[in-house]
Amino acid sequence: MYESEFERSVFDLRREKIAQIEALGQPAYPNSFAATHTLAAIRAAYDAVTGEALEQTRVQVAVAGRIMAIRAQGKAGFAVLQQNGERLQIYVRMDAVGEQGFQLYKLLDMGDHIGVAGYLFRTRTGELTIHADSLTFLSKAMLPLPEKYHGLADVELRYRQRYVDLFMNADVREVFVKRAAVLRALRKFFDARGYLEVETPMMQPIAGGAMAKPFTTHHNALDIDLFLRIAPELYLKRLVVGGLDRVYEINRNFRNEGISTQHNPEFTMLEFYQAYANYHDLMDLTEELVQFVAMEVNGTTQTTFNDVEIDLGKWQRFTMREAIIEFWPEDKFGARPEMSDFSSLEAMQKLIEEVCTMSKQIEKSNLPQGMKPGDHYSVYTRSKLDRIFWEDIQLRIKGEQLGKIVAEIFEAVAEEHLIQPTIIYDFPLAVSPLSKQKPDEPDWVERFEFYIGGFELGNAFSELNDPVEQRKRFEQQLGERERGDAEAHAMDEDYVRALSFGLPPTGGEGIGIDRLTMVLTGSRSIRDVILFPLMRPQAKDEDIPDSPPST
RNA sequence: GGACGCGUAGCUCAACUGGCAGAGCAUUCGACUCUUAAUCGACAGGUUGAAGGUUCGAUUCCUUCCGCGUCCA
Repeated sequence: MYESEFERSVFDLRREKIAQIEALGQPAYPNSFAATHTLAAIRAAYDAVTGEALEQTRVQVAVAGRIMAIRAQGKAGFAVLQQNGERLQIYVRMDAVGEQGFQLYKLLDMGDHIGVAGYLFRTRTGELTIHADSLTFLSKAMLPLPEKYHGLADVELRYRQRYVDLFMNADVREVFVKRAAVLRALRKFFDARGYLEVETPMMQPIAGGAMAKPFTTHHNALDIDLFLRIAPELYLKRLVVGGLDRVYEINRNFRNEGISTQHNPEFTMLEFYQAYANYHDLMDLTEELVQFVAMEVNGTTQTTFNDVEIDLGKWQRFTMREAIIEFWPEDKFGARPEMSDFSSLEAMQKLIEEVCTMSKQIEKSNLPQGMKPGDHYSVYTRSKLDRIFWEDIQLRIKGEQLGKIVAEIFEAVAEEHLIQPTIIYDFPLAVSPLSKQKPDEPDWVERFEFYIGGFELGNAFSELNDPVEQRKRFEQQLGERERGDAEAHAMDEDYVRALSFGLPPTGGEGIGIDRLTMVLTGSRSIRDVILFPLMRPQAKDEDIPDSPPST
């Protein structure tokens, strides 16, 4: 448990202090404290009250809190209490709390919890303060707190010891208060529109509803392997078959993938389904939803992310093909593609060949004299990455479905530019095994994703409800799986059976709650909006032993 | 998984081009009855992430490993 000999010796010293506190007649770990006010209530009621007014009324209060600063001055002293993110100063004088009370004050450390009874006044500098009549010891901090001015800054320590991070850093606390507000706002939004909140299995015999690798676990009594869900989608649509026309679920998904600023292996997803709606209805609903949540949480649709001002009230929409054309960098890749280039493998191949030729040239011309090995942000490295991407595409295009290639090109060309709220719609059929085809373009489906801050926040589509077509799609996915795509969708016979009882035309959508919270709180990393992000366990070098019990 | 960067006292950070490992906060002791990053005085606190190598000498240079971060996959 201890990080060092130093910590162990502090711990031992504080045990001695506890013994001394008990000798003063105070229990070391009392069961409760009867406070009359929270610190927040005092601040709200008296922040605006003058010192003269306080002197006349002599408001008596009893509060509890953690000591975040303590300044002794001979036979008097101050301390700053913190409770639920609010702070209030106390003033302790020996002539007010008595000799025993002051003995206790001198045994207090930063981080200790105490109760204080006294009356409110203002100091010479005007700070609202409790003039203590009595102190009650509540609990001791046995380990030293981080540096009081800079707080806990080391990100690794902050994630590993979130309990310290939370009481040391007020803005961290604020993020998680807002996260709770996001969840509240979402429930308010859907409840008001007649959606039923449901919970579906997190442990599933078939991990479906998304293209991702699952975690595996085992149920002993049934002796079966189960998967932690990668999405609730197929269960929620079963519910719509069952007549729950509007459902939503907010819960954890698990994907066995790498970790990044935008990926945590477990993350919170909102999914909702609405009978008789299609993806156009959901586009409108999405814009409304994001604006509503922003107003509920921040009171404004403006937010700052990565130093960029984002207005969550202003949306743009492109089809995937339009977005590729719109964000195509002519200086790097040559002439923009045309709509017709996306409709045949031959046209696509020709386009890619041209880009390959051009990116090879650019890479050569950028090979600069000043290039250093560590300079991986250089123009050269950038163009090298482009070249590798396009050559890989060129190699694979013959054996690949055109739609998959288009989706990859979209991600490479457009995604990073989608900072302001943007809906990208009409996806290739090849990457959308659960979406309904566009009536006039059967290679494309009625699906959209929305992007804010340069990454994907949500994914929605008109749900495929034809069981025959769905079985065909699953079988195609099995083919992909056999060709080595571990993320291809699995066959789910029972889901096909459910569709066979009739799923009404339905629109469904999933929104990443962690990412939405990132945008609303300006957090650059998903780990900053998850209380306990997954960390590699630390290999413990030899433990520092406890001290032998004192006799 | 790859590239790059970081790792020094409990915390926040220094230490030139390889030359005696330091400061502030916290801790311990002492002074101080309106301080607020309180102040003043004294003490203590280190296997410089780990192991190996180069060198008269390594926090610094090299190799491997561990952890974290950023970007990429």
